[in-house]
Parts: sequence; C-alpha cells; structure tokens
Amino acid sequence: MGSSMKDVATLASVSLGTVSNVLNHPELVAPDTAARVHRAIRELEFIPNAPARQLRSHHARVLGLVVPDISNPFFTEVARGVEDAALDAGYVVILCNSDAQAEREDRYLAVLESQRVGGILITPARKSLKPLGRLLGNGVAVTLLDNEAPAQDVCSASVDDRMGGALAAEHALKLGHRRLVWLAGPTDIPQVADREVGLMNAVRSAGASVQRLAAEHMTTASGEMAMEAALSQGMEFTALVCANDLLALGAIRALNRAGLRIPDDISVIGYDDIEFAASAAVPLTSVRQPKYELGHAAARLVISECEDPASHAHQRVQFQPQLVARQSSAPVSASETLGR
Amino acid sequence: MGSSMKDVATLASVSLGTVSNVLNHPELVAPDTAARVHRAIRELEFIPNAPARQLRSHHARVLGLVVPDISNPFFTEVARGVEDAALDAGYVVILCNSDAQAEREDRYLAVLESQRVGGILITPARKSLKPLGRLLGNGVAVTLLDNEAPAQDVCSASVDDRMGGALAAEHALKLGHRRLVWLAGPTDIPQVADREVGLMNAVRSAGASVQRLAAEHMTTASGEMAMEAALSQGMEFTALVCANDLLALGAIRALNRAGLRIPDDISVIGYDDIEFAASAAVPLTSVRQPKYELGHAAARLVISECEDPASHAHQRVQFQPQLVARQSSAPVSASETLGR
DNA sequence: CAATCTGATTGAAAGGTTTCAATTGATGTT
DNA sequence: AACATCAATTGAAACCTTTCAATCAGATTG
Repeated sequence: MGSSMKDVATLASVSLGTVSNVLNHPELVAPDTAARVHRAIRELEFIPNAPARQLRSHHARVLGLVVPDISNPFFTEVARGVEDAALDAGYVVILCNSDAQAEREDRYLAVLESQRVGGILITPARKSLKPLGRLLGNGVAVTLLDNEAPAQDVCSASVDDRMGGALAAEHALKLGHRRLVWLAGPTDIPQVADREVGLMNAVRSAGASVQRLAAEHMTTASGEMAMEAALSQGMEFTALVCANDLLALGAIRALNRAGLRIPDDISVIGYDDIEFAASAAVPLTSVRQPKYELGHAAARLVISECEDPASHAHQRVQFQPQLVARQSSAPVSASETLGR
Repeated sequence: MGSSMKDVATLASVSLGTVSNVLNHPELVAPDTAARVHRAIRELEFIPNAPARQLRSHHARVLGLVVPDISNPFFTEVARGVEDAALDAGYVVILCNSDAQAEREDRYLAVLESQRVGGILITPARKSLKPLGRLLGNGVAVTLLDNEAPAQDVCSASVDDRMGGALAAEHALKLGHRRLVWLAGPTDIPQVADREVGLMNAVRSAGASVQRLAAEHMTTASGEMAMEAALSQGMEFTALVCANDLLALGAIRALNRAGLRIPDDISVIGYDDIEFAASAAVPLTSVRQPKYELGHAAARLVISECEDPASHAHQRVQFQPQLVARQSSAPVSASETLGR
C-alpha cells in the first residue's frame, strides 16, 4: 500500500514535522537532512495524500468548472484553457455540465462544496448569483466565466458580447442587408441578451429592420427547429445573425431543405467561430471569441485567489471579439435590393 | 464558516457517532433520533466534508477521466456519458487531457494518485499499461476506455474497431471502389491499428488495393496536411477511408483545394460519426460509435468496482459500430471504372 | 565564562470524519 | 428475580497531514 510521511520520517530518521518542512518549507531544513528525506521519499515512492493535506491546511488544489455544456465546442476550447492553466499550477479540474438547468447546477455546487474545492469557475445557468453566496461565505474563490461580474466580490473573465453583436450586425449592414433576423437562444442567458443589445442598437441606428426568433437551446437541433418553424410561417429576410455557431449550423440545414441557397439567397452569420464553422457546408462567417485564452485567464484568476486570498484583489478581465468573414455572407443580391 | 458533524451532534443532543450513523447507516438509528439529526443538519446547513470522509474511510467518490483530447467531439460525447453516470452515483469527474503524450499522462496519473481518487477511466496514450500498475496496487479501480483490456485485472469498455474498419472497407468495395487510401493516425494508437487490420483484411480478401497514409495527430489540421502532401506526390485513388472524422474533414479541405469533388471524384468515409459529420461541406459517410453509451458503461463499471471492490468481477464490455451512409460516398464513376 | 542568539529539529495538537468495541436500557425468557 | 438478548447510542481511536510552540546544539557576543 501507499506509504505515508510517517514511513518516510522513520526511514530518514527524522521527525514527521521535518518531512513536512521538506515538502512545504524547504528553507527551514538543513541541506543534508533534506537530501536524506528526499532519498527516502524516492525509495518509498511516497506520494502525498492530498485530502489529508487539505483537511489540515484548508487549502485544496482542486477547481470546479461549471459550464452549460461541454459538447459545445466553445466550452470545449474554454475548458482546455482552464485545464492547461490548472495543470501548470498543480491544480486539477472537476468538470460539471449544468445543461443550463438551475437544478443540475445546484446539485453540482453542493457536490463541489462537499468536496471542499479551492475555487469554482462558473458560467451560471441563471442570472441570480445567490447560490454562489454560500460558497463565497465559506471562502471558496469564485470566478465568473464568460459573464461579467455584477458585484465586487468575484472575479470574472468575459468577452465583450455587445460589441460582438454589433460587429455581426455591422457586417450584415455593410453588405447591404436591410431585413435581418436575429436567431436568439434562451432569453435568460446573459451572453445572448448582450449580443442582442449590441445587434439591435446597430440595426436601429442604421434604420434597418430585424425580426427576433428564439431557439429553445443553443444547439444545432434547436436552431434547425426554430428556422424551420419560421420559414413555414413565411418569414422573409436576407440575412440571418445567430446567437452561436451551433444555431447557425442547424438553421442552415433548415434553409437548405427549404431550397434557399447560402449566401445567394440568405447570408448567415454565426457566433463563437468554433473550429467546425470553417468546414461547414458553406464556411461560416462568425464572430470569433478568444476561447482558450478566456479559459486560461479565468483559471489564472481563480488560482491566484486560491493561492493567496488575503492579498487578492478581484478583477474583471474582458476580451474583444473579432469578425471573421467567410463564404456564408455576401452582398445582398440586386433582385433583393430592388424587390422591396 | 461551514459547520461540522460535531455542531450537528451538539444541536441534536446526540453523539458524533450517531450523526455519522444517520448519514451512513440509517438502519441503525431510531426514527425519531434520525429526524432530530436531520433537522439539525438542515438548520446548520451542514454539508459533509468529503476529504475528511475519504481520509478515514478510504473511499472517495471521485473519478479521474484521462483522454487524449476532449476537443475531439468523440471524447466530448464520451465524457458526457461518463459524467452523467458519475453524477447519478454522486461521483465527480476530474478531467485530464493527456494530448496523447506519455509525459503528460504520467503527470496526471501522479496527481490523481495524490488526490486519492477512487477510480480512473483512461484511454491510454501508449500501449504499455505499466504506469497503471502502481494505481492498481494501491487499490484504485481502473477501467480502460475505448480500449480492450489485455489482462484480467482491469475492466474495459470499447467498440469493435476491427469490425468498424471492415464496415468502412466493405462500404467502399460495395460501391465499386478498387483503389483505396487508408488515412491512418499515429501507429501506436490501438484503435487506429485495429481499424486498420479490419480494413486491410476486407480489402485484401476482395482483391482490391489500398495505400496507407499516416497523419501525425488525429486532428483536422493533420488530416489536411497529410492529404495535401499525398496529392502533391500524385497519389491516385477513388476512395478515402479515414481513421476518424476529424482527419476526414481535414482531408476534404485539401481535396477540395486540389479541385477534386466529393463524392464525384473521391468518396470519403470517416469514423466516429461526430455530430458535425452531418453538417460538413458534404455530409460525411462515417462509422458510428455509441459514444455516450461507451462513456456511460465505462463509468458504471468503474463505479461498481469503487463501491464494492471485494465482490467486483472485472468485465469487458464491447459495443458494435455501425455504418452511416451519407453523401460523401458514392458509386465509383464509370470513367474511373473503365480508366483502369 | 555566562548569556544571548540563531538555525535546525521535534512533539503534540488539530482538522472532520468513520469505525468499532463498549455501554445503556428495555424487553423477553426461564 | 436473575439472566440473556437486542436495539440504540456512545466514546475513543484512527486516518495523514500541517502548524506551532518548545527544545536543542552551536555560534556569537559582552
């Protein structure tokens, strides 16, 4: 079975406390003693017991990552950023998919609290941050991921969603489109709401029109359904801006099935710029977010708070999105322009 | 701060041991005592300290999931299966991307050992299972994921990769193709090797020819590079079978850039049937694997071993793959057939 | 030479649980 | 009435660390 510090101490003929010092305060121990202890550690293949350590020190190198859905390539990439930053710091990441359901999120938060994680990275399933209050009270470092912190007591790392919405709209407007559709996701997702605000402002100030269409979830399946329903009701437009790439990919399927060509009949603009956007049926114009960097930055924030809560100052890091034009968007056709 | 079992015991006027019994052996405690304790738990918002519990009981409801790359939608979906099974059983999953690098895998295994996880689900980065020996010796439940267990001392959940390779080959052969290319990944990945065996056998016994092309990693980028190199060397063929969908998606880009049409000039067959295979430039014919089920089954195996190591019998679960025909594969063209 | 200081090491307590042998009180048996 | 049985509860030890006050041996100082 695994050996403990006691075994190491015995083999190296020192006390338990000295072994602990070798591990945690090497500056306190004489070089040759340290060498002896290290030899014993190697000999016994001693691996510290993290739970025991955490019990005594109240310091855990474990992070909880709570995201709506890791199947969404956006979050997959964010998760990679989180994980790499965590591993660098000797931390480990517990993956929690909330499916954007409050109930599931609550269950996970309880489990994470029970596990006494040092920090939590969360893209909340709902606006209220109440459920996080308990955690904060118990000294857990919380960082909001892809959401801007509303209050002063947490860090956050996010991307400017209003600007992203505006970028998408301006791209469509610049191509001459006047009749847009905004394919939104659930209204209570803050990212969606912000993108919508940015888009609406841009469209209005250009005097163009935009219709709102809501998908139930941020998935291809939902996007396909929503677009199919809209088309069957005779909705007319020349450009479609989607709250994320999955919705766009789904909507494109419905559009194709209805005999509409992209970008000839309809220009489509996605959001996130997931890897598959580039290999889609028609390479997708999209608003790129620095996904990996977002996760990486968020993890570094939360880790720094874990390491030294006392001197930690809460921060909000915000990244800028960027429009990537591909074949799915094109100037509005002449017939369309005249057709009105 | 969080309250402990001692606080609960005091409030409910019982001993510590009784509180523990309420939590772990409710059958031993009188109904009204239990009720009193539960009231106290609710009152104090007591949440058990999992690390302390694990320290004493040597039983942790924590799993390590080690995969090459969660960005690969195949593993994303597998991970969802793992996570759902875990949450159902009150377990939590630590996500570890090995990037298929032995060094990174070793680092993670050490961290997982330090965390004293109850079980590990792993798609090994290399053939040797040596590094797992230590863990097994220390009583950690190990289950091989998407790999068949070679020995008796671990469980495994996998998909029949030889059959998958054969399915892909037979599909191409049935469509009349006689000059195939097998776009393989790194040779030391067992899944790739097995698929290759299945494919080669099928092709040979049909008397057709197949050339082997190797990509460095199982990614779109690698697929694109490999195919580009092959084309620039004048490789000729009518059907391309890929070791996974990402390679296929990448290869298709290179093929398109070279002016080749799919499926008119080249039929392409992928492997995994990731969600994006269906929305690709040309919907991709692929070998479907029950990804979610694979993860779910593997997690259930490892959890059952965690819960009751004594009565646990190691098992190998194997799923069957299935060919999904889409537009990327078509009968070999007449000119091609005659051209030989 | 006594007193003080410094650096290295030690020993014991504490952290929150589970486990198990021991105790208690009530019920049933002879 | 004495005893055995049984269910419920208790108390203390154990799990493996970290922490910190206390000790010790030398070196430095006055």
